[in-house]
Amino acid sequence: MTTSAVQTSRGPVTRKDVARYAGVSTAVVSYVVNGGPKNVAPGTEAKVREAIRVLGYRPNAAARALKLGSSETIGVVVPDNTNPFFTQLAHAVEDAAAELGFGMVLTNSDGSLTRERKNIRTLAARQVDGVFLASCVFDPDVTELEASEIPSVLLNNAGSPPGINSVGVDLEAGARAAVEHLIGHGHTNIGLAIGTNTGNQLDGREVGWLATLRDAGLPDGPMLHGPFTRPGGYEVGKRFLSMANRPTAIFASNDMQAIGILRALHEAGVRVPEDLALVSFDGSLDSEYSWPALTTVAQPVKAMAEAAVQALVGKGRGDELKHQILSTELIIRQSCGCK
Amino acid sequence: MTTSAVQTSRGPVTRKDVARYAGVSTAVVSYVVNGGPKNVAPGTEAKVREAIRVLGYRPNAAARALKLGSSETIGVVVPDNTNPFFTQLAHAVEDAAAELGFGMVLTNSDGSLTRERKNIRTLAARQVDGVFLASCVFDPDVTELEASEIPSVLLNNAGSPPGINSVGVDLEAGARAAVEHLIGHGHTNIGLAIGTNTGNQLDGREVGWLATLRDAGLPDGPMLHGPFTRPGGYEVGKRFLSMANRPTAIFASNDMQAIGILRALHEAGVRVPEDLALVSFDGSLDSEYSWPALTTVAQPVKAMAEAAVQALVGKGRGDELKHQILSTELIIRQSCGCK
DNA sequence: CTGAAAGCGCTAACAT
DNA sequence: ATGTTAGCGCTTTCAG
Repeated sequence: MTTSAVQTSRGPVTRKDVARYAGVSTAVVSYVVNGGPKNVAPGTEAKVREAIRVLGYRPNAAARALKLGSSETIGVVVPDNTNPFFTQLAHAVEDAAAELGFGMVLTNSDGSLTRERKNIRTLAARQVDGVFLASCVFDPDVTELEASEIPSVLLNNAGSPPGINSVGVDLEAGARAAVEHLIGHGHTNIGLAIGTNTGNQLDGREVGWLATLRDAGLPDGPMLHGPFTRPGGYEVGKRFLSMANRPTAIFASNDMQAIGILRALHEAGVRVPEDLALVSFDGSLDSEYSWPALTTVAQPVKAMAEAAVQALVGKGRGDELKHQILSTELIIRQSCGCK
Repeated sequence: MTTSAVQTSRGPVTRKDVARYAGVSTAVVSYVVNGGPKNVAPGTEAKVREAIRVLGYRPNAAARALKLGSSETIGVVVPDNTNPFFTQLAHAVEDAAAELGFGMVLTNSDGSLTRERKNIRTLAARQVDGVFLASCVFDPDVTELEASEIPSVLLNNAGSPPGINSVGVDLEAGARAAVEHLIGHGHTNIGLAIGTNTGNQLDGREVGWLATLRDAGLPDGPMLHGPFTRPGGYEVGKRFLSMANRPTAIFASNDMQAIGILRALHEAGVRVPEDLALVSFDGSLDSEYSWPALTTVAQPVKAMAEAAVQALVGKGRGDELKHQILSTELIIRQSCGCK
């Protein structure tokens, strides 16, 4: 029994080993591995491939990144990956990036601006080719990003922040659709559950909610602030319930809050939608499996991810800044009173 | 007004630029940045730090990784990041890794073995210092990992797979706790909802469920297979409902299935826990906000992540293989009939 | 305490 | 079609 010449033993296999084994130069190995920039004779290519297979060669991405100045990776910063909306967004980004041969590294800032900045710095050091920032706040500190000189896009932002690409959703229109639907069910006292992290900018959902109410000649409903989380929604829900002028319908500005509100309602024995109707925002998977299933304003997660990836590493990149606003879609389920 | 000598313009700032600006050698810059391996005079250090600040220097992680043969990163492969259990696990890994100065890159295999393998390969190329594999299957193809020669640990695995570290949870004991609790509520016909992806190995939850029933002198309950997802649970739930000998309690082997089952139950007007009790497995956040809240066997996500990170890059690494089995905790809420 | 320099693995321009 | 080689930015040994 002949021992094969393979030396799996001594450290990792480099391109040099492959070259030696195949009896060619290192350049040829590169050409084969990268499919260019030069052509290689079929016979030679076969030899190289065989060597790669036998030796178990794996290109070293760090070396490649160093040489190329690009890691073929994009970084993503989300405030909270416990929120299925961001999870799904990240997943969509991963897919869209993979399509173009890019990897993704995902970081969480857990709602902390400090962490957000730190994550951006770490990503920059990692030579990512771009970063997507879904910030905790509406007007994030973009200076860190600008300083890093790496292309970036603000995800989940509907403004037109200066100096940076953005893709977001028409929050105001989405809110209008939700509130109009509720009005269509005959509600006249419609509350709003909204986030605490609005920064200086006004949340489009608040604007849309209020405008729709006024356009319909209805009084402003009660508005409550809370974190965009299940517990946050739970607290908000209890506070709505204890109001003297309790609303008969609530527009929750994200699914997590809505799910928290639902819990508060269930615990109090308030029936949804009979006693109190609910429409939420995001269209995450969770909204489909709550009880009752949530009527929700769905964000086009896939389209957002694709637009962002295109803006960063697609063909049109490097052009002037783009601010893309995508539209939402009202998904009718049971929590609003339909069916 | 003097223009500063800073040249933010021409490409990224390298360590050489910093050295020149500070009037020292590149080695000294390294010493300062890395806090070693040599000491630097305080005055010199100050100059270097100033240069770094002024120039906006950021170390190039790719170069560092190339030189060191380590990217100070660990890779994680999960089957489905839509499942909050994995999301939370990944988050815990991110935290535990950050603690030791490691970054994390998360990849999804979407339940596909092919993707799983591809992800492992990609991670290996990225020079990650270790990979955590939460596989889609119980006995994953570890050859890919072994071939890559990068240290790895199987997460979420309760066996003692040869040639690889593992950390998992005592599924059987967890299942026993769940089923015993149900028996304590007087149930005698207890069904099991379990996954489809058990591979060759028997799922400990099935073993525990069956053993507990038999130990109590109860007949084997009905068992149904379905994907570990909400829709999977929904289907399973409908099938349970249509059974001639419908169980009065179900042990669902993960939270997602339980949530799907809950939907099926609600739609059919079956009350939980009055008409049918439910206990699930995982203890993810979602289980707390379903209606009713799920009594669930919680996995110690944080401890698992820490154990895994320690096994990979902690001080004891490189020692012989470790197979760690952690224990679960039954969290009592409402779906079982308590309170 | 500081500096010079080798070399990590890879790519691609330039030679043959 | 294939080979040679410089150099990406960094770390660290070895010399001063």
